[in-house]
Amino acid sequence: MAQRDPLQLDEQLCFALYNASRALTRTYAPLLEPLGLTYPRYLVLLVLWERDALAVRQIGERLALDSGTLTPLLKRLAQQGLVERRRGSDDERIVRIHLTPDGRALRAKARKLPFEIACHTGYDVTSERSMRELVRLREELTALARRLSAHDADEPAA
Amino acid sequence: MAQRDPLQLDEQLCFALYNASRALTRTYAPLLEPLGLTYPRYLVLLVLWERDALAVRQIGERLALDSGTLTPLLKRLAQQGLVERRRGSDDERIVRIHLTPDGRALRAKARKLPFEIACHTGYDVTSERSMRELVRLREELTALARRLSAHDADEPAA
DNA sequence: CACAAATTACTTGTGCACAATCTAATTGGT
DNA sequence: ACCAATTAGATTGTGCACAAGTAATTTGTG
Repeated sequence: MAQRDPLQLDEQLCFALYNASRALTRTYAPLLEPLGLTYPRYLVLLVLWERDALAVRQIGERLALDSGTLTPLLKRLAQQGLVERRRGSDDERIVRIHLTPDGRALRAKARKLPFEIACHTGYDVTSERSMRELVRLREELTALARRLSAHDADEPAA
Repeated sequence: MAQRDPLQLDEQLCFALYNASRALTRTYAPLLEPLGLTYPRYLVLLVLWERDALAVRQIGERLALDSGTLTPLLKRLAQQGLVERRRGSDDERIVRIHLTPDGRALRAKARKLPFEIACHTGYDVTSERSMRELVRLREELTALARRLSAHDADEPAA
């Protein structure tokens, strides 16, 4: 029972989360490589495929990333010819990110990715029970992230 | 029902995981700062507090980090006076990482951390049900990471 | 209108992650 | 004993993350 030390690595949610997240990103890497994408760039495209011509700020809100991360990342996507960066004509501060035809076309190639990944994760796409488990885990993580962000935002004032 | 696109950001386990992991790391940062630690350095100390004088390789196995990440990180920990790096006398290739008295002493200051974090995550340390949920989530993530690593390790051969 | 405050993105600097490569030490087979 | 293969760790280079600070633009207020 000396094992129940809260400072034990295996007791910690943080490490389980950190480790699983990196493991999943590593799984994505070789599948994204043929598309010329890294995992964060893939996330940006997911956002833009849902809604095009977003401001840097809006992409950042969606992914919880600041401009310090996004600016260079978006420049690389632009250099790859997948997006275009255009200053807003109405508000000169805003840079809107537009998908190019190539960027839009890449979506077709990305379609099979979620299923390939599901396979790697060991979730069975044909099993309703397995899919419910996956959804449950996803929702639990989303809720956790929301609680953490809310708490962090409040704390400094309190 | 057009919402059920698998490429929808909110449908993806990967983003939920990636986002929650970064949110938790961000939560740790201000709590670790008074101890002079970053989150990855804290993880290394967790490992060493369990078992001292490990080789770089062993720490790497525990945290799923390679020497490219660990070597500079351990040098910084050494510069902070928290660990010492000693070449093995039997096998000159091995570098064993030893905690200094300062490094060992830091453990006392870290004791309250898991509880402060638990508070931020919204889990109630006094509720048995809440604690069971946390353990369940942790175990699910650990199992997921294991499945991903195993799958990735096999794939190239298959 | 003037002008302080807020907003948007960019820049700079640090510290991970990780692939790829390298060097040195050790091991195993012959 | 010899040498190819293996192993441990360090190095190099790229790409995130994120804090902190800057510059340009817009908004709000007297």
